[in-house]
Amino acid sequence: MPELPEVEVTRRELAPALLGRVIARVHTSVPSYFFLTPPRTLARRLKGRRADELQRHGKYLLLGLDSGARVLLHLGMTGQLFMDGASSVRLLSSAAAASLAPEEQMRFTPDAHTHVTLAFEDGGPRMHFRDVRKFGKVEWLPEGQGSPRLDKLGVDALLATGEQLHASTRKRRAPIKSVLLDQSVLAGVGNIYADEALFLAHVHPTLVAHRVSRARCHALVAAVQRVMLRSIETGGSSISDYVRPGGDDGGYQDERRVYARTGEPCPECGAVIQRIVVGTRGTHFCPRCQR
DNA sequence: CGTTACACCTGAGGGC
DNA sequence: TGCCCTCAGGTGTAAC
Repeated sequence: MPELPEVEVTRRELAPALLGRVIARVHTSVPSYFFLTPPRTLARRLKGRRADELQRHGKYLLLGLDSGARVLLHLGMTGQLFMDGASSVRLLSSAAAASLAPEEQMRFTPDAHTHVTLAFEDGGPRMHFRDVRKFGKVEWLPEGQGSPRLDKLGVDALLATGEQLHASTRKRRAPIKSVLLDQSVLAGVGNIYADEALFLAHVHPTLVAHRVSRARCHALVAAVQRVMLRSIETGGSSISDYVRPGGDDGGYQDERRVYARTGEPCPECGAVIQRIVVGTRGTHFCPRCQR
């Protein structure tokens, strides 16, 4: 699920709930390829560390610790990072939830899909990382060590320029949509925002990348940034699994123009939104607006 | 090097 | 109700 906007909303909401706190206990699920660092090793190294910063690169989060080590986090398709009390936010009015003392707030009960739970020395709300499909990732990065995964990333989509996209597309004959999804070109673009940006820029998803003009590349990057900034404002897209760290749903799913709207009328021209497959990904577009 | 196909894993929803 | 199929917001790898 989560693309750049959902990861950024997660970062912004998780940081104030996490930073400055010292980890007292770590609970994990069993080993799986979700754990790039084995769970017991991860738990041992995290214990006693203070969370000092939370950064984002593309769809990755990096939790910086007082020792200088970092934890790499990726939400995959169904990852959820949230704090204790999150379910009460859904069930109670925010006023009622705010009036509860910390020890009265509902505590989440970790299930088989909860792979990491951090408890803190202050006894306050714990942090949970759930991921049903386990496409997400957790990795311990020792002090001073980089990560091949991070090194492969291109410029963050929010910081990219049209010139950079234009340069990256010159030798590519793949569909422009596939290049937008390539994390070594624009880090953070996923299936929803690729479809939405192509629609806003009026570019057909299967257009061969090196045939996209400089002006179209500029329009595409502007469209990517416009939809992502608006999505961040509304809390991201909650289509099936994504929840914010406080337990609320995002709001951008209500503003989608084409993604998962097959058969519905185009919001600009009324033509029927089509679904095709581009590079194995479901792709939604308006056959009249995007040529 | 670029491109494509597929594997990884679980669950929801549709058709019969 | 049950079974079988397709689909899902991502990414790493192998093979051409």
